[in-house]
Amino acid sequence: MATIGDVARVAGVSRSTASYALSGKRSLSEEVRLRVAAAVEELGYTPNAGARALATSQTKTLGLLAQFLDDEFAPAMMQYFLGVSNTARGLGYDVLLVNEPDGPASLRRVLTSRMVDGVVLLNVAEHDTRLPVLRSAQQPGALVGLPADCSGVDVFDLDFHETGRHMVAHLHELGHRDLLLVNQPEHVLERGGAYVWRLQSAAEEEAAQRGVTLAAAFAPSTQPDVGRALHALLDAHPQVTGLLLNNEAAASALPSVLAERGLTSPDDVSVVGRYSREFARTFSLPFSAVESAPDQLGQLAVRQLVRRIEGTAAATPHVVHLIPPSLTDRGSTAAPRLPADRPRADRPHARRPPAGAHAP
Amino acid sequence: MATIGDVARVAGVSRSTASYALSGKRSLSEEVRLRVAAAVEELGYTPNAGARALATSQTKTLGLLAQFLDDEFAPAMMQYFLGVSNTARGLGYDVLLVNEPDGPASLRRVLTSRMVDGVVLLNVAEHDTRLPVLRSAQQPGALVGLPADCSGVDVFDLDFHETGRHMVAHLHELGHRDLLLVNQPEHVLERGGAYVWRLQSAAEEEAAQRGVTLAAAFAPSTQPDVGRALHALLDAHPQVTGLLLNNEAAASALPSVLAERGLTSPDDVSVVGRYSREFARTFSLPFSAVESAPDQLGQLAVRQLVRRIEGTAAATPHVVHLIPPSLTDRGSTAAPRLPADRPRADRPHARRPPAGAHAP
DNA sequence: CCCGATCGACGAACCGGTTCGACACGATGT
DNA sequence: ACATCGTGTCGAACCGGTTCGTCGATCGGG
Repeated sequence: MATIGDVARVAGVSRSTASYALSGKRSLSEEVRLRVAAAVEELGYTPNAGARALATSQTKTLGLLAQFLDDEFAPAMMQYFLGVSNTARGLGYDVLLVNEPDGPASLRRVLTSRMVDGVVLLNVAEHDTRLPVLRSAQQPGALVGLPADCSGVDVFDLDFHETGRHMVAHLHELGHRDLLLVNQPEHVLERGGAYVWRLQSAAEEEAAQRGVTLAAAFAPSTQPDVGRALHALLDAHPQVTGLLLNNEAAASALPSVLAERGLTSPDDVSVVGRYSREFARTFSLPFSAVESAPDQLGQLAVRQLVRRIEGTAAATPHVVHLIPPSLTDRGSTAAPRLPADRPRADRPHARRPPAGAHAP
Repeated sequence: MATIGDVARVAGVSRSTASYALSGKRSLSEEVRLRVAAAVEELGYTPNAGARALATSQTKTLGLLAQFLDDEFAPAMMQYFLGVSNTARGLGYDVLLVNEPDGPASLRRVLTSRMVDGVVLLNVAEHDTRLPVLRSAQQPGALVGLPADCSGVDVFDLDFHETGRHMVAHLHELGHRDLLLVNQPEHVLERGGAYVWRLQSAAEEEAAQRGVTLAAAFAPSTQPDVGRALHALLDAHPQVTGLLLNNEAAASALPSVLAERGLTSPDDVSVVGRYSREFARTFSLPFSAVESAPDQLGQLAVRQLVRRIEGTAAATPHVVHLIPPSLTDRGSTAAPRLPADRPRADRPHARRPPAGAHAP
């Protein structure tokens, strides 16, 4: 494997000259520059990443800290990976994928061994145990997910407060007065997924202000449990005309649940979810939803992280960037049917399977 | 940040002694060993990865080369990531995630810059353009996916030939005589996903031997197109009683397609798929399926790769390991209904939606 | 014509580890 | 008492880059 010494020898210059020819950090004659370039070409030279890291204290690598939890709905995570990875590569950085159960320990390891110039933390919890480690490190970090204490880090997340308000406002303005919010399972909240609570409390606040009834419930994040839970919830709240989903698994289970109950959306029930465009596409989810924008969040996090690493934003105050909710309309919301509404003939997709078709 | 020089000074020994104390490669007195350990503890020392890589020519990092293609069904990829990442970490290796559109170029980059000790290639095509790059590299590579030419690399894949035969045999033995195989979209095959063809030709061979009629068709890998395609296929092949799915998207769309047509499985149609346990769990897929074992494949690939890196298997001939198909029975296959079969009362889960409930 | 500025190339030191060879010291054998 | 051996430690070189200080050559100006 060719080293810069080999390049220098072939080009007939010193190692330092070869280095300067490649980096362009000092002026040198056109002739030497070309000789070095030719030698590089001839030998197929590529700088040794370890040696460069040692000399420059820069690895051009970012750490991507995912944590997979048992009840996680894994498919949603992939989008964050891609957003981070693609953006990083575009800025000249590679990505070290770290997903160990022991988050703080693995974070400490990659930081102190200087394998990475900075880290992106995914799935950040309210009191994330990785944060103290990150704060005491030399390298900067960007979070995807809003923790209680944002000091010393850059934070990016969907604005779940506004999302909750927006969902309620949207349905209220269409005329709905009885809403049901389907949350992530309770242990997601216990584990620090405060976004569940933020969305719910904002929704409740907005509902109270508008005089709307809002029930909220946890639902499992695994199939087929979540389907059963949805049936139970719909049984328990027969008057509900508007559904808010803050649970990807529930969103992907709802179409068949509705079909089993002989309901269609938006005719019988209006539904608004919270998931990504890509997620909707993959599972053909027909519900209007607040875009959770994983690719955008990953991109924002990496951009800011790189700005800090490269000193452009070194002294800048840390940012907490909550992207405003934007509702992608897929036609699953409409004015509620009037209490005495008779079945309409003008609904092309309406199907009326026999009552009681769903499991008890 | 503490270096080994700091540790040596605090412990009152030379740098080399400190190094030996940590690596244990030479014997030294218990007393010195303890003094060094204390200094490490006191300073919170962690070796600098770049320096170590430079000195030892080992990075303790594996490259994970994914390629995401537009029409890829992304959720299935995650399981490979996890299998590779978890196994690697267990063996003391980190994972560099590389997913650039230009596979050969990025592979060359990570190999020649010595960022990794070896690579795992996912999603390997019949004539994968990354293979020549890998063969001319110093570092070993392990593939997940069977290419035309396996020389110089270790290969792991599901045995798609046996899988095709097994699926047909299974349905034939239950009494089915008219089968339909739903493939990945045609461009997956064109792009080099020869496993599609391997499964199909084996299935056809087996079908011919057993005197079974087998139709095969491509289907899209995106929703909702695949649902429409399934409807069209079922319309075109009304006599089919057994369905073989080699397309994850089709598998996840089939339950609602069947529901829309008022069919149930296995009463009206027997279905056997090819996807992972985890995939089935996430999407609550009720079909018996040949386990595609992404986690196992990732694990096998990494284990073999590490064996080669560490010299344990340096001179060993390269392996081509095709894991035999294993059918996970989820109860979606049974004897076909006889042509003049009357509705049976002894089927506990049978539901009989009104005929003609499905869209035209 | 000589001096000083400028340009271009070089040598050496350094980043932080690992490892080989040498050496000092105490224990053992004769 | 002395040669021998083994054990524990150290110094120095090396991995492959980057970068600072320096120096010689060239050119322009006084």
